[in-house]
Amino acid sequence: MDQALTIAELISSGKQYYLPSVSIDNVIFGFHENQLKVLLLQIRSSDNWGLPGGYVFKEEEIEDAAVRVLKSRTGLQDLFLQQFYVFGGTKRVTKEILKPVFKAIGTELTDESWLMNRFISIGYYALVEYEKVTPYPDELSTQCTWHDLNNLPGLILDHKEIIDKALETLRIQVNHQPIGYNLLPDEFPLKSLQLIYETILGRKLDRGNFNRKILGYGILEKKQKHYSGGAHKAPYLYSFLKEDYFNALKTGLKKDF
Amino acid sequence: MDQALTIAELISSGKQYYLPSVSIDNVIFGFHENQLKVLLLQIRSSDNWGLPGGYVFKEEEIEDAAVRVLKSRTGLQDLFLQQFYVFGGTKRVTKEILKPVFKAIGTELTDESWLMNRFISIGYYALVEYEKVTPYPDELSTQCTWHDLNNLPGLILDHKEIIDKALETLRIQVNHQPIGYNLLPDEFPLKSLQLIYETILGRKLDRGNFNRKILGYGILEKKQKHYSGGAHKAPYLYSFLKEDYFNALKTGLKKDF
DNA sequence: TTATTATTGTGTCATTATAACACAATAATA
DNA sequence: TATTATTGTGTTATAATGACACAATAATAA
Repeated sequence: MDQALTIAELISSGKQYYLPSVSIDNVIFGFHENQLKVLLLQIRSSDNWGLPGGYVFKEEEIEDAAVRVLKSRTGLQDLFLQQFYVFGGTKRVTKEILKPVFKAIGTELTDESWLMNRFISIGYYALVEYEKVTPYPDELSTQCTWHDLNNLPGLILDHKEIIDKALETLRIQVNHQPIGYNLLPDEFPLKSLQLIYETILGRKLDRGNFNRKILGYGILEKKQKHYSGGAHKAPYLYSFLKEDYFNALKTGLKKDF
Repeated sequence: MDQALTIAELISSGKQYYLPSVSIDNVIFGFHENQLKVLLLQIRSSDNWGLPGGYVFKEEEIEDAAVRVLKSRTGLQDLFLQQFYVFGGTKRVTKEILKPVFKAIGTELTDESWLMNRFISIGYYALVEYEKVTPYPDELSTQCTWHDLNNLPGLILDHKEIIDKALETLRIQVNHQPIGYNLLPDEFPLKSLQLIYETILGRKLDRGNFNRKILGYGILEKKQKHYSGGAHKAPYLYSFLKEDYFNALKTGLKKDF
C-alpha cells in the first residue's frame, strides 16, 4: 500500500519489504459545515468503507510509516499524527473481507498470502483543516470522502471500534491537544471553535461562558469582523497565537485534579 | 519468556510460536513508604535493569499476553493492565545488550536468531498494592525488585523512555483512572492517597483542601481510627466505595474543559 | 424607510471551586 | 504533665462556573 509498490508486488513480495504482523490505521478528523467528519476510503467491489491504513517497512520508524501510508492512500500530508492505541485482536483480518477486494482489482489472494496473517494495528489520529484537503483514493479504493461521525457507513474489520477509541482519546486529552489549531482555518469565529469542543465533549456549552473562558487563556488574537451574509450581527474572527497556545498546552489548558 | 518454554526452546523455536515483530513491556507501579515505585528485573550478567516484558503467541490476544508475560516473569497476577503506548524505534534491540544476557545463562545467541530482529513494543502499565506482591525473578533475571521513581538504576534499551511515558499518561488520565484503588490496601488514611496524587502530579497539594475535595466526590467510606504508634493524633482509615468510584470515573472526577 | 430576525458581544449574579492559612484535638513520648 | 507531630475541621479571599439577560447589529422583509 505504498506508492513504490504495485498491488501485484505487494501481494507477491510484500513479505520481504514489510515488518511482519504490524499495520497502521489512521483516523483523520476534519470539521465542515459545523460537523466533525472522518475521512474514509470505499473498498473496491463493496459497500464497505475503511480507514486509510497500511504496513511498515522493515527499517522504517512507525511514525514515518503512518505519514507515508496516509499520503499514499489519500494524498494528505504535512499533518500532525498522534498515536493513540493498538488494536491487537486475533480475529481482525478475515479472508471474507480481503479476498473480494483483491479480486475486484484483478488479483487472486490465496490463504497462504502473507496478507492473510494476523496483524496488530497501531492507531494514529490527526486533526486537519477541511478546506485545505483534496483527498484522492488509491488503487484499492473507489472513493476517499469525508463522513459525518453521527452517520457512518458500514466499516470493515474493527474500524468502527478504532474510530470510537480515537474520539474517546481526544475527549480525555481535550485540554492537552491543540484541538482547534489544526481543524480550523487561520481565521475563524469563536462559534466554530465552540462547536468543535461541543462535538468532542458530547455536550452543549454556554456561548457566553465559552467565549470568556477561551479568550481568558490568552491564546487567541482578535482580527477583523466577518460579514457572513446572514441576517444578524457579524462576528469577529480570531486566530491562534501559536506560541502561547502550545505553551499553555504543555501543562494543560486546565490543571488536572 | 513463557513458563511453557525453556530458554533454549525460546531461542531455537520461539519463531514458530510467537508473533513476529511484536513484544510487550509492563510498567508496574507500586506505593510503599510514601513513595511511588516501579518493578524492575535485573538482567543476568549485568548491572542493568529492565521492565518485565516478553512476546505474544501467534493466536493470543495482546492483553492476555501482557498478563501472561507479567505472571511468568514476576509472579504477579490479578491486576488491571492498561495499554498506554507503542514504542516502535528501529534501533530498540541491539546485539550488544542481548548477547551477554544469553551468554550468562549458558546459551549462544547468533546474529541470525529471530530474537535479533526488530520488535515494536506495546507498553502496558498497572497500579498494584505493594503489600500484596511477592515478586520473584525468572531465568533471565537475578532480581525482581521495586525501585524508587526518583532513583532509577541503569535501564536497558528504551525502558527509561517507556517508564516516563507511562507516568506522563497516568498524569494526563489522573481524573479518569482508579489511582488509589489498586495502589492502596483496602483501608488507608487520606494522607496516603494524597501522597500518590502528589507523586503523579509532581506537585504538593494542600492537606485540608485535598481531604475536602476527595471526600466530596462521595467515593470513600470512613472506617475506624488507626493508631500508628506515632506521637500524634490518629487518622481515620477510609476505603473506596467501589461502585460509586467507578461510576464517577466514567465521566472523570472533574469535568473536562 | 422601517420592522423583523438571528446572532453577537458583553453584563450580571448566584453558586461552586480553589488556595492559603488557622487552630483546637489528640496519640505517643519525654 | 509538657512536648511533639499530625489530624479534623474552620475561615476567608479569590477565581471559576453555570444560567440567564440584553442591547447592538447585519441582512432581509414589509
